[in-house]
Amino acid sequence: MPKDVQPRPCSIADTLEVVGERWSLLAVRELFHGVHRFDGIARNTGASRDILAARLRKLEAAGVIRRKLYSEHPPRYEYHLTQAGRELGDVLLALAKWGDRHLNADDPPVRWHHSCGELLDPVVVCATCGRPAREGAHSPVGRGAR
Amino acid sequence: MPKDVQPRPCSIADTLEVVGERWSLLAVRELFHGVHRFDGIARNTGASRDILAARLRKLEAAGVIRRKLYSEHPPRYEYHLTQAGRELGDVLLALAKWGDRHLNADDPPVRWHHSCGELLDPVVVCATCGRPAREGAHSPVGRGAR
DNA sequence: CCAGTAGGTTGGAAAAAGCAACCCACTGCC
DNA sequence: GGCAGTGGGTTGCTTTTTCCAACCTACTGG
Repeated sequence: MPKDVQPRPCSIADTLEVVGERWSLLAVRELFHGVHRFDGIARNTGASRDILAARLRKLEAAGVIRRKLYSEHPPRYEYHLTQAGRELGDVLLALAKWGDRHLNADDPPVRWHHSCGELLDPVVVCATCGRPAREGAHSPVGRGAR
Repeated sequence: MPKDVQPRPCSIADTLEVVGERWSLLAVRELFHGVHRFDGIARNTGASRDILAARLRKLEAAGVIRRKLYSEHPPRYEYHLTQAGRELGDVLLALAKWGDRHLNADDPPVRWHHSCGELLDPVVVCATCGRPAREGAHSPVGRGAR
């Protein structure tokens, strides 16, 4: 960081410090797909094993995932999402929807069934009024608004 | 990529190829905040100028932003979001909400007013039934589901 | 004339990523 | 018993990125 700049305080930046490195969100994606073991995550993401090991350590330290021993001698672990990790699902849904619309419009690679019986089409809405969040957002407030 | 692996086809991965590098989403964030010029984006994100220039080129090539000439001699540009870029707002809202909850629970740095009059609390819901998207999602389908 | 603003580019150093190879402790399998 | 295979890494070395400071050009204002 150049010494004279003071970046905007921002939860987006803070979140990206935790999960914004390459492979981190793809590892989380695999946990949502039910792949809980190192080799499977490595295969399905394409991450090299050393980098993946580092990312899993960092996600664990950040409280996004938890290791569970499923074999002693030799110690073997499965990786599971914490509650905080599960809440990253909203980020993944937003990323997936954008890619489905703008990069894979002809053939979305993955869709999810929703409990209502339909294929899930995730939308971000205002919890108060239920209308689309983005179009109605205006006037930022707080120490990061300037 | 190790030669024998075939990563999961996935719009999340594809989207991250476009906007997943460091600083890219923060630059987009600044455009949402109404900061459209190079120096402002550099200051508010903390990105170094060479990297920021490269990121803006890439975002432009990907159709996320558009440059607008506002001065000839010397040529000077403002950066503006395209429609595709505006749709990344949902990703930013999801990232911001996660950070507000898990990293800045005591003092969220930025909130947005919503057109309904309340402070925006963005939630991701199923477009069909209106219920939370994440909890109800199950059974992935498509060539990326395995 | 001089400082400041705007939008970069260049050079060199430091950090991160990538990949193959190795390692250890098992579990079958013949 | 021997030998391959699986799971979960770590090590060593090379290639990419990133970072930062410094520089450059073309104006504008005082």
